[in-house]
Amino acid sequence: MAAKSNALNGIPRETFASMVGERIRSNIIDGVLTPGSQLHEVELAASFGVSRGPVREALQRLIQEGLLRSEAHRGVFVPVMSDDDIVDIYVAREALETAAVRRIAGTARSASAYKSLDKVVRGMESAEKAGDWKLVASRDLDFHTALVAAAESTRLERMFTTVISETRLCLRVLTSAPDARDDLVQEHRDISEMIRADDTAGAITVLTKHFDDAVVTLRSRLSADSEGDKVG
Amino acid sequence: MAAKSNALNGIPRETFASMVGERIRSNIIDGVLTPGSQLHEVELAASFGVSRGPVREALQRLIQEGLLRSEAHRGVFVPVMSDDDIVDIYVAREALETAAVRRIAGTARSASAYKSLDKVVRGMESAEKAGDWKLVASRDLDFHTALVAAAESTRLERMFTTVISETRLCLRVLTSAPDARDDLVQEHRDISEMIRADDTAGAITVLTKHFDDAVVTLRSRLSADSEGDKVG
DNA sequence: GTCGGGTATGATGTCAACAGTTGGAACGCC
DNA sequence: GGCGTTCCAACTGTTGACATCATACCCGAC
Repeated sequence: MAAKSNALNGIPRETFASMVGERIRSNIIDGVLTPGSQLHEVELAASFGVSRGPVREALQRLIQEGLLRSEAHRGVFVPVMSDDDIVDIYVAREALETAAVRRIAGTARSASAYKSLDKVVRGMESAEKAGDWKLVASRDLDFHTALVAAAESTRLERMFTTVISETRLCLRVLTSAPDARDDLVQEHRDISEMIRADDTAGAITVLTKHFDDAVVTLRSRLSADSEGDKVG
Repeated sequence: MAAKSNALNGIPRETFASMVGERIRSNIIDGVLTPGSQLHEVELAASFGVSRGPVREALQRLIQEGLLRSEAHRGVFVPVMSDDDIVDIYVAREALETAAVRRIAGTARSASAYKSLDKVVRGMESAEKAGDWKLVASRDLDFHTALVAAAESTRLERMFTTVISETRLCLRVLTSAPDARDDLVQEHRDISEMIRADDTAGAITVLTKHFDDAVVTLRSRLSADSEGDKVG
């Protein structure tokens, strides 16, 4: 059939469901869909120019990823992250990432791991110099993604994909103010170098501290945010 | 209302999709669906007496859990676990469970954790005395499930649910021979007691060793199995 | 006898319509 | 005027049919 110009176009080399899912995920992470808001299947289907089938499938996937919450016969909603959720997300990340470090350091993987991590850290450093805090935050997540990827564990990576999405969801609620923590980039550099030196314990220590700081920052920011303005 | 005796019955308090999913999951774990076999949507739909929609949704969920593998326009299959998969599953479990221990030991959670763990261990011990190795294996998984549950982390638990299912899938391929490792129950007892004593490091050490042993056992069994008889 | 193309088949991917349930609003009763 | 009931509207859950794609088989040419 003739492809519509703007929306999901033409030949489904990738399936409609996956396209829609990716699109919705972006909308959630980018904050187009605010926490607490409901997603209507028919509405989404219409806006994407597809049927409810693929939309439903996409929603199902995102629900299982934790990016959406479903109430039976009610609808699906963008979850509102509580303080407990934030802590929990970072508990999960700590579990996954420290495991990744243990699997990398002292093995044949450490060399290539350092290579990819170093690249990301350099990106962070240049972004920091440019004062582009949004890019720094983005590279931050890239770093941790690269870290887990370097562990070369299918399941570690699969699990991490979901929690990093949730992390993005957390970060999105924050106003894009300049990051309070000026040692953030340095910490990533440290972790990277410790992995190069096969200093497993050191890397894990820094990583753990890194997460603890992040939780503290996030929580204070969140509470300040919820006092300042109310939900739309 | 009157419930139909055997099949998916009556009022959809739970949705058809979730029922079908649970049923299929059981069939996979219990070995009714052998690794490598294909699942046909229409076939399943007919056997459950529902349409393809719910079946599709259920399959989608199980695919994302890693209990099924999907090939585009080909079909969905029960995955055959390779050696690498087994190692990977235990890497993931180690990540999750050591994190759980870290979160339990030395906190207010340790008391109630010990309580539930002790109960499971007692069950293991009595099963061992009775020589019921199948029950021992089942209690084994219960122990680790209880361990993660005691950590009271939604995400840790969510991730663990999928990986423990995969573990069951691994164990299912093994013939139900008596377990070679006679110190298995004792190890669980040790872990339980160490958590009671808030000995985090000790518990993690034993846990890690426990996993390493399991991998070795599984791998040797698997290779012996694949040499012995071929796939049905 | 072997290789290549074309077709047939059976699967998934997608669609539009139907049924059941939930939440709320209007209405009537106490 | 407050409260319970009933009706309505909108949404999800489900269905059966249609479109598309990949594989496998068959037939003809070399």
